[in-house]
Amino acid sequence: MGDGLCWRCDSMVEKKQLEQWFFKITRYADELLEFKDIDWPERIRIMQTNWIGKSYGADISFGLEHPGVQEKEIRVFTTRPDTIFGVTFFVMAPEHPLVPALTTPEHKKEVEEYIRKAQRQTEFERTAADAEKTGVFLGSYVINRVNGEKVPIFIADYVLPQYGTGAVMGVPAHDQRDFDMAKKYNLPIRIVVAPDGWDGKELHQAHVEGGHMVNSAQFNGLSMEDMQSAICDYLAEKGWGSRTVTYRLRDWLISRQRYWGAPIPMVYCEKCGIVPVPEKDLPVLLPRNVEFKPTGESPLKYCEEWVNTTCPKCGGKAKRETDTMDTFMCSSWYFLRYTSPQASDYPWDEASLNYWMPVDIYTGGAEHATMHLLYSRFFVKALRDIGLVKFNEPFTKLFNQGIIVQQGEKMSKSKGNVITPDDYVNSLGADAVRVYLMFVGPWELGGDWNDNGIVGMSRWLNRVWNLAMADYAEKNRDAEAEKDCLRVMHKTIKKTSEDMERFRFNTMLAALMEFTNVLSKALEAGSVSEATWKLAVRNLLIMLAPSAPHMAEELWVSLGYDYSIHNQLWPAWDRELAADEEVTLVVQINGKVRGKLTLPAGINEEEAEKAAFADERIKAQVEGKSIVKQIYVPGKLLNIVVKQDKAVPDARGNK
RNA sequence: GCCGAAGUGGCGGAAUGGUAGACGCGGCAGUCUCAAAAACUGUUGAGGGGCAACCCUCGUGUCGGUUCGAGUCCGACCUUCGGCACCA
Repeated sequence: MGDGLCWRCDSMVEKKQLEQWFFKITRYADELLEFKDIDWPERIRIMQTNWIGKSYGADISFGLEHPGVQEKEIRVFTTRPDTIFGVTFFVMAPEHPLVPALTTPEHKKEVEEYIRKAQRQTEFERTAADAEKTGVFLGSYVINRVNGEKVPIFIADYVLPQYGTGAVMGVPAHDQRDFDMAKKYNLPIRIVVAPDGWDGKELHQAHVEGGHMVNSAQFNGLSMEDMQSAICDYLAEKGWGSRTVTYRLRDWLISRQRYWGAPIPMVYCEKCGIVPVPEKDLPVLLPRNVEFKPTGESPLKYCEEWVNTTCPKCGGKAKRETDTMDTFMCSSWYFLRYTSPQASDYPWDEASLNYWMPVDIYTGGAEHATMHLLYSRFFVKALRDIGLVKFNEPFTKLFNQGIIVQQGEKMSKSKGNVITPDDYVNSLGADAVRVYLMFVGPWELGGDWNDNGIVGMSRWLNRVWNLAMADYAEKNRDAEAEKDCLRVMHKTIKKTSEDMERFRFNTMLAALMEFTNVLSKALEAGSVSEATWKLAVRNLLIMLAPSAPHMAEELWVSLGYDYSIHNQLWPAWDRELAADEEVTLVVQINGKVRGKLTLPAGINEEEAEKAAFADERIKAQVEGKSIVKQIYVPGKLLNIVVKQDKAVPDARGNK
């Protein structure tokens, strides 16, 4: 974990070559870059796009003539085939299979030393962007076919074995990594794409931008862009290279050397080799009687009666695969399984699956962008291609909730900073905790955990409880209060309905609190009819039900309504009843608020203007100034733009 | 380094280009109480003026811009968080 040690026992983490199982997710790379059927946040789409990392470039062959080596070429992938004449060295990954054969005896010791060092490094050290470039010369050469030059071969750990072909052409003038490498080992730096206005001077860093070709034989003078297609055509014609596409995405390694996980259903037969477990024998279940020993291997290996089996093909002696599957396997299709909980001996029921899938709205953290969410898309596409599902994407709409962090850090078991809500659930109830988490901020932002204000939620829920359970008695019935109460109710229904759609639970709850405050006053004054009171409380509870499901149900049933509140229709709002009768007209002078007038709702511009100019404060502000312009926003705002009359001096006689 | 998100009172946060600070926490004052807790009521951005009702100035990370009007739009920058990180 980061420091190269095991997080549990602090022993060194080592790299070993293992034979393991992969899923060919790369086959779906292009389709996974396509998001047209789904409504997902841009940042997730960007993360997946970057993760897949599609690059266009060329596959170029370099000539090889080395005694004792059969291969007559090594291929590289480059996004900059235009710089082919700038190649001054050649670099292979230390793990490249041709390295031992291409190492000359006088360099052997140094090369082997370097490879050992590279293997000891953690992935983190090796891929840190600011790490110094290091490498060693193998003593051998490739031929750059375009100009026939002999180019020295190095190995360097900045070249990754699993990307492209595991070998690159070194163009120090036009790639910063190659530049650093060349500086360190005094390799020539040859400019082939000259910056516009270049004076022939040496570079202080790689020139990666455009320009025109120099030192490139018959191609001199072309623009970089023209060169890119010209050189590809040339290479293709000569049979030395072709346009190609490469992905950063690697195949999905599903093997785990752990006990907990679904066993990979494969059998190794002495005669038949690798044989899949037939469908009728699936699933392969984990054995119970295993021992956990610190061997670095799966405990399944030592469970004789489980490991030893017979070959499904020839019936001979065979051993089971002891690797288990990555847990992301299960999370990649559990939502399909959820459609058919009743199915006991098959994964899902076709009709149920087609009824429910794809998921309309899926919520989860953005941290799943390049793992769970990508794997699930891949799974569905693969299942579609073998005819098991009929849709292309698992989740039509995605909404990312934020992460509640602890003092700026993600909570994690290994850091020991996990806050569990149990204490709060015990003292204040699950509903209060739930409502608090919904209230603290926008759902998609998350935030730092603190318990400031959780008591406020509990207090509010208590008020709702008292309100609902109160014996309402009409005392001073008031037509205005009645109307106001209904207006707030309809406004609240509108607000909560809209906020629910937008996942804005914090403002939805704020609206419910305001409604509660209005009802508290009505209860105390006894100002509305009993029918109105009953309706208001009923709707309040229904609107509260998604946020505080337990309490809402309890109150619902206590008030004599039929179980369950969670099966009720969401209330509808009436536009007319929700409309304000009066509006606050803001009067601005030159954009600054100078007055607020309470006026009837349907007021027009003329009336608003008249009211504004009748106001003493406005009059004083406009006095002695000429009106340049007026902006009127119906029922909301009147902005009067004025200019000081030049002729009118102020009290001090200044102009 | 690259990509993305976010910067607003003492705190969490609210605000289709149109009243900045809804709602809640905390604080202050009060009611109740022998007292405290709980509950309830009022008040609460900063600074200034007025006996007062009120009024004025400043204020949404920084600096510019667009606009009658900017927390909101545009440009540059700073900070924090998240993701990726030698991908040829």
